[in-house]
Amino acid sequence: MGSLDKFPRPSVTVDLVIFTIADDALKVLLIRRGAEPYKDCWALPGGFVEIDESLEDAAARELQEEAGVTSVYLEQLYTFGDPGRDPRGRVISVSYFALVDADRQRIRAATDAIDARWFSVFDPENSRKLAFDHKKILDYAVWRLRNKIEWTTVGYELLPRKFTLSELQRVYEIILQKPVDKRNFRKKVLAQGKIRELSETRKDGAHRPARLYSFRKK
Amino acid sequence: MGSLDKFPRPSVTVDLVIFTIADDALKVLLIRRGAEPYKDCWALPGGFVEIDESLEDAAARELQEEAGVTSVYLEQLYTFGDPGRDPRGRVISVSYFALVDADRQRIRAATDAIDARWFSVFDPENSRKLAFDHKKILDYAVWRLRNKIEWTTVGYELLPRKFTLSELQRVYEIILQKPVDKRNFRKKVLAQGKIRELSETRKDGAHRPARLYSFRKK
DNA sequence: TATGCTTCGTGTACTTTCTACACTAAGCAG
DNA sequence: CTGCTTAGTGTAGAAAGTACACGAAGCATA
Repeated sequence: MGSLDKFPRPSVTVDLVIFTIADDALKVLLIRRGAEPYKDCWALPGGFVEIDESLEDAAARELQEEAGVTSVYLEQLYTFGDPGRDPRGRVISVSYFALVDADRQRIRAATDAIDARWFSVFDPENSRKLAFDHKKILDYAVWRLRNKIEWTTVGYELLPRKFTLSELQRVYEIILQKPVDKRNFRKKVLAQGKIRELSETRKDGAHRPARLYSFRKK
Repeated sequence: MGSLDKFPRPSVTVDLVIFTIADDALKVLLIRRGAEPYKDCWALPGGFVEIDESLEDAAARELQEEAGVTSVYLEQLYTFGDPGRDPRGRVISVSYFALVDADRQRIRAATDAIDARWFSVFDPENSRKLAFDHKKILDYAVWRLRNKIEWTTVGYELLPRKFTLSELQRVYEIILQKPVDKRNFRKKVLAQGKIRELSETRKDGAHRPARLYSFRKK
């Protein structure tokens, strides 16, 4: 491998912005750092890329280890590599964002003794400083998510397999932080042809039952 | 820096997809590799990230070294890091794409004894195999460029400071590989308000002179 | 100086998409 | 049976996008 040895190598990590919807809000999973630097600060989950695993595999592995979820929507975001972003040395971070649906959002219990919590993204209370440049990464991820749901159908990834149109609309309103017109919304998503009407309805105990839909895969 | 040492580190490179318009075609700059692996194959210009320079700086430096241009449009594309993409070992590549305008597209002469050439992107003749996974990177860059010019104004980055609307239209046609309606195109770009009509015209020697425009910075 | 050639530059009618907006239907509780 | 709450539906106007043809300007040359 001769020629590669001429260059000092940076460390490479993956960092994950894991979103979910809960309590009528967009949430991101953060873990509290147990060691320096930024000890006791909240940070995005992440870790070093193993020498023989792909970046995507590393991201999926961290997702499993830190959030206890598997096979969810996962997409590479951006690579942050300014010297000085980590006081320990040169660390380049390949960031990913993941969407976890309401069904699986149980955080892996604190078996790893990691202190993990979902934080509301838009709660000004939570614009506390994150470790490293993670605030920048999070902001970028939110920007990307907002764009994405306007042009694609990733919104469904945040809902259980069966959902009502009102629930889907609420997801859009939460992410975009603005009200959405009910009739136009339904017209638009149905026209996309990506969701299938089911014969079941959801009776949430009160009022008129809502028809259930499911995402039409592929 | 203790804790970083526990993990073997990959090498990190930046690879550049440098586009320009020349000879009525979209071109990409490739360099012929002088060493193994892929000796004598054509490859995207790129190189290792120095331990104390940012990724963007590394990309700008390579752009200067290999294409001899500076201060052009430069944007991070995607990070490719599959194990095995480089036979020498684990190499993670952060790819960038750059747009070089017609004014500056002189390739730095072969002072570095590098053999560099512009290749037509859509010429099937040139779908020869590139080194490493560079074909994949190039394809992704083309896809991104096509999306980008439809929603933004980066098209101007490929033209000299003063240009005619016909020239701009031709850039779009070349990139999208389809004809564009003249009147609708003019309506659209003028409505964007990003270009300013100049008082000069271009007399290319024959026929009716065309009005010149320039890009309205910021 | 008239004719032909080539590129420049412009407007309108039609279609599609987006936006705003209000009432009836279904089920439950009392 | 009445009242409350959420589900579900259509239409008219505005805006954006698409298709399409001809006169104007300059040059060449007969």
